[in-house]
Amino acid sequence: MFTFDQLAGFIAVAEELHFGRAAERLNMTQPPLSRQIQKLEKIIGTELLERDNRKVQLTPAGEAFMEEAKRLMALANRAPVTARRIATGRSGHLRVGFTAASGFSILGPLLEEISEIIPDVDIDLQELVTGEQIQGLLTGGLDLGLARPPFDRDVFDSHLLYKESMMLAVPSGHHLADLARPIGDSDISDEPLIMHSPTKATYFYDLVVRMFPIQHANVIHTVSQILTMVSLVAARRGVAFVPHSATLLAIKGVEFLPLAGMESEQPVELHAIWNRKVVNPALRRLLQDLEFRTE
Amino acid sequence: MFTFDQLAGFIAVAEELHFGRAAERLNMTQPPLSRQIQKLEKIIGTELLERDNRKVQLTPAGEAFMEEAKRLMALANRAPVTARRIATGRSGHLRVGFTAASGFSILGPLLEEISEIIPDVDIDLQELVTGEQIQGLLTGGLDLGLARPPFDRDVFDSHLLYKESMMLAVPSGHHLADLARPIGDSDISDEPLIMHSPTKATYFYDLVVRMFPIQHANVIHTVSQILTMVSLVAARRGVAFVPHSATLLAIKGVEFLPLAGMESEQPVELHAIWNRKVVNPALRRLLQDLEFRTE
DNA sequence: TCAGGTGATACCCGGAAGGCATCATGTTTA
DNA sequence: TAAACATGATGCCTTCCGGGTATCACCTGA
Repeated sequence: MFTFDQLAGFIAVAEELHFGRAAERLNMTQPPLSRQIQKLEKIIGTELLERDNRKVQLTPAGEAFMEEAKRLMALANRAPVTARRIATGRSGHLRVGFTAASGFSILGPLLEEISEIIPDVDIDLQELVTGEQIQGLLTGGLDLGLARPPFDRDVFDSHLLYKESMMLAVPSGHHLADLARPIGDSDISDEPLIMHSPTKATYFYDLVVRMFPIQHANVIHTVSQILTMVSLVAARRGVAFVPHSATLLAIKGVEFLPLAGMESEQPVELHAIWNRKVVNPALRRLLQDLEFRTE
Repeated sequence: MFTFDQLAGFIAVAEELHFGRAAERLNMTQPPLSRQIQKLEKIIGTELLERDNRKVQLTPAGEAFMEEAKRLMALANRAPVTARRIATGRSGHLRVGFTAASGFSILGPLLEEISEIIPDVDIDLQELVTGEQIQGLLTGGLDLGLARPPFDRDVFDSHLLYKESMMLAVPSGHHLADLARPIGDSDISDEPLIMHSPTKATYFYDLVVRMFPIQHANVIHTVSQILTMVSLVAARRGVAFVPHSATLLAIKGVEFLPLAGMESEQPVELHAIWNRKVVNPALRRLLQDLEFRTE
């Protein structure tokens, strides 16, 4: 196999059509350059340059080889740059998981911020529930998650992105909408309830049962997605506890009412979480520039 | 700059994910391979492989560099082959000039033969009169010509491709067509003549005036292209001397009559000609395989 | 705790590549 | 026409790079 030095030598001579000047350009003397070319021709197995004592010119094979040589050099020069860009997180891939609810609010602005910090990184977005995100982060199928507690703090590092209050979603014209005050526990003791799934939406389920005295007899639907809840409310099936960001869903026939005791408290949390053993350089760079730290 | 050995080493390790096996594959021992990779990483400026004492795996930068490395190796392996193919005339370019008349007859079969001998060579065809072909062969703009004498035998080598007789082209239903014998000098002494241009079609002009006693008063058109002649004959403007191959032109309203004294003689010659200083390897190979020799 | 496996390091040696001096040859000039 | 010049090739020397052998350092699993 020939060497890059031989290629560079050949290119220089082919461009200068003069061994002396080519050698000067390469910061070397003429004799080793002559031998370099000879050796290259021997390796290739054919004459590349035709030279008499007066002038040098390319053979047809030399012209063809010239193109390949230039392409090789260009590729060889680019390869380390590409590798470094990826190693420093300036290029590459980032796989981000997000919960459906986070898509309403924080996802847009966050992506904008991300693409400012690492513009040449491809972002793969996947809507996944918190459990699936954790699984992905563990197996390496995901680099970053936008998820809700709980998660294993030994394995995952995280950053609190967002806190919000809960609201009560009611059908338009519902009698509770006429009250000029936040909704209290007693107001909903007789309302049909659309509740979160205790298995698939553990976070919201636990949050709601901790904060409100739920009459389980009133629960008429159990769903896992906020969007489904709001749709059911719009269909006048009942009322539902939803995070404040659900108000951003412009669903007709739904009103969102404040809940008593929620004025100051914002119990719904959304975290960015990632495996402490970060291997993706793009993520490393992102975390650094976003100044995410362990909480 | 890194070396091809380093690239090959990196590829082997990246594929085996094991220094020992990779070294074996490369017919070397493990220690120099380790150093090779270290040196490569230093040159690239980033880690390509993550290795502890138990396992080896690619970093994201390493994966990206792997692609580039493979492409480089593939290109490097192909380049000499390409160069050799061109040097031995198995690939490359061949620029062929031909006269319009030769296009009727010999060009098709000749191209077929050429593409059997040098199938991977691109053939550039240009219709040119003999003078232009000679110019092209001198300046290097043309590799091979299909032309008519005379040309400088010191500069050009040639091979007689084709000899043919002259015919008389007459309009359909012309009274000469009724003669059951070859046309003699006296038969055309009163016919309007479409003649070759003495400057642009010297060869035919000289040939015709040498063989027939032309009444210059009868010449009503002077043209340089055979096709034009035949078209004018079809338009009943007069009669014309054309090479036998013109009969291959299926032009309606024209008949071709034999000329007296032409039965055995075939004075119209077409030669393949080329510069004795052949530089194009594809041409060299072609001439060799066609067994063209100096006449 | 020890044996086995794996990558890194130390040291040595041969060959390849570069520099200098010079040659061979063809062209220009006096 | 001969001498000076230009240019690529060759001979010889030295340096340095890269590979081999032996060995180390470290982790893992029995």
